[in-house]
Amino acid sequence: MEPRSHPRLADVARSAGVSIATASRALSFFEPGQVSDETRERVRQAAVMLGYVPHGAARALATRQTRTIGAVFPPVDNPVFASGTHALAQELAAAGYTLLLASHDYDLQSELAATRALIERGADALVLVGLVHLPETYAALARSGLPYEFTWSLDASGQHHCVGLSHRSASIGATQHLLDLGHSEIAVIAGQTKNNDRALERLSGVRDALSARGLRLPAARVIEAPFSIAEGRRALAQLLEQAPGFTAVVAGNDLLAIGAAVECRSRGITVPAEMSLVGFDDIDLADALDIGLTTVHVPSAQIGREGGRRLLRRLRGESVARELEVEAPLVLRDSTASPRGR
Amino acid sequence: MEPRSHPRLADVARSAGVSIATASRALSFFEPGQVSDETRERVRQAAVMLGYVPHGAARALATRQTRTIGAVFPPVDNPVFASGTHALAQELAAAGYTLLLASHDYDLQSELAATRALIERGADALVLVGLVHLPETYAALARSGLPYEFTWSLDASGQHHCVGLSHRSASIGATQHLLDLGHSEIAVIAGQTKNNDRALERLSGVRDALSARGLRLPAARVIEAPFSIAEGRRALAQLLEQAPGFTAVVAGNDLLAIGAAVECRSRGITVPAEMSLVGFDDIDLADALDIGLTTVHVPSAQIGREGGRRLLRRLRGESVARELEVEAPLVLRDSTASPRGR
DNA sequence: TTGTAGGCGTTATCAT
DNA sequence: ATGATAACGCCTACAA
Repeated sequence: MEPRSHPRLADVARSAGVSIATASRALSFFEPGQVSDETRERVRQAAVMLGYVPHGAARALATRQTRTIGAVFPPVDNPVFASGTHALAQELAAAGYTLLLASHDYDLQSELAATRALIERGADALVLVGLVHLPETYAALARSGLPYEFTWSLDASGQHHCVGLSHRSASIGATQHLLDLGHSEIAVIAGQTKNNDRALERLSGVRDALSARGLRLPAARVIEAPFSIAEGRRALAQLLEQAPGFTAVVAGNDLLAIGAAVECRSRGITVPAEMSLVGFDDIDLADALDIGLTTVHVPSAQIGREGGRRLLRRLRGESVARELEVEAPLVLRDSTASPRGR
Repeated sequence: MEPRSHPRLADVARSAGVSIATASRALSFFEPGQVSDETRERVRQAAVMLGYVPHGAARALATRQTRTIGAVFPPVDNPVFASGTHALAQELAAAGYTLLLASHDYDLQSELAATRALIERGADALVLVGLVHLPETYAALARSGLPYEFTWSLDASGQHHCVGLSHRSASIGATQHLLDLGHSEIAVIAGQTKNNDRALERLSGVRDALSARGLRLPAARVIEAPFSIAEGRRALAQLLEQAPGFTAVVAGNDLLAIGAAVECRSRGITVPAEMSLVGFDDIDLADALDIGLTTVHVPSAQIGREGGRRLLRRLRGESVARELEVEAPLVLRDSTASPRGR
């Protein structure tokens, strides 16, 4: 007695006593699709009656679009990408699009595989993070002919659409803040710079700011660590051991900075009196702890939202500026102060 | 000179001098697909030569599967769901599947819409969180005929496939820990229980544990708040104002507990000497702060991973136990102790 | 306004 | 082992 399989458009059409074409037009969400109100109503009724669910693949094959947007992200359990993902998904949903998500662990090869997978899956457009990708990834993107958007970073070459910020400039600003406070002995807990332009720019920003004032950054004063609180603790401990004497730390992101803060506390080093700390990202946590973290505010939700919005516009054929630079101001809280004795 | 559009299988076949059928078999990833090694190689060469990319929609239409799995999640910027999402995506990618992700803000109506969208998009299976859903959502799931999995919670009715834990039992355990330490005046900062069985169970677990020892939980000692550190601070402040005298707090999750801890510190209330705190989830942060948070360890990555793995197995036709209960032990750290004067 | 019919790119069945 | 060819379910000129 049960229907052999799911009802299809032909069933709806038959049940409503119209042709398949008319049924299609009546159900088409967009387009008034010239159909008399009465017919449309009849078709709709038949559709719900039968529990009709359009077959996405068939539709995609015919229209050559899936109403799906692919995102290839670094670990989405990083708070920054988590909020970007959420914002992106929300933005897309509001426009009737769905997110095809692939996340990798900062591995360019997996990123390429994921990118290809999303293209094959028929994503109408793609979002990637940063500008460091394999040549094959760039090639795949180009061959696909799909609109794509790079996020978080800006494209110095001006060739690609992107929404993000200059991590270097922001980092310079943060470092200058420390210099202005009177610090000259500065250490860096950088994120891993391999395959990560954000981390790399942030690190070189510190160098630039220092050398602009005639200061150098000794190798022993720099440690690269995976982005996590635990690693931040470890890194600070190691810095203290291998190159003590610094009065301030610039961290590659807030997790690392918070880890450093925790380590300071456990060692009885008071922040900011004895140690100033600057983070990056401004995750919720930065403002939630008792000692507010001075950090560069990176509007990750906005980046996700705008990335989606820009892509959606381009899909509609509207023109969009190639680059959108978001504001990333330094937020002064309680973790920075002049070094002791000044 | 440029090819009119993307090369398709027919182009590859022609270029390799074989029929479309043979080309298809040669490129088929699975299945030895009886093709002579030599032919296969020739076809493959032609494919890369032309930059052939299979058309997912066409394939999906023919095979009736998209190799895509849909997930409808609460805010993925919640650390718990972020790590679940990441683990799920990784698990799927390893099997050649891709994640179709929709996230909502604890809104059942959006959840329904998202669920329908994913079904229409052709997801081969679905993952949802918890068991509180609209009847229409359950109906859509059933009609779709797709395998689906509920996560984080367990299904008391035993009707649905699920992987998760009993939040009630875990909460009872956490509360008993406080009672065993000698606390009798306990307050609760619950997550919002509306449309959230996890939050609700956690709250009622506290009640159950208390009443098992003949204690009651006054309404003034309970506050519901959105899951965030800031809200945790606020909630503790409010509890202190409206119903002081408690010596311990059970929080609906770690963010709320950490917020409470921060508020304590800023008020000079020492933890755990003057106030014991118990969280839920065991996010990274719980173990990273100087005062380690005693909390229920919820293995969110494992839940995501197993959810995916179970679905994948079912898609392969293997049989899978209807329910998988994951371990959620109480992790004792530094935020709980006997109340003063005991 | 409605119907007819061709096409979208693959896979799968059935011969050969 | 390889080749025709019929689905797969929907959209969309084009015709009526």
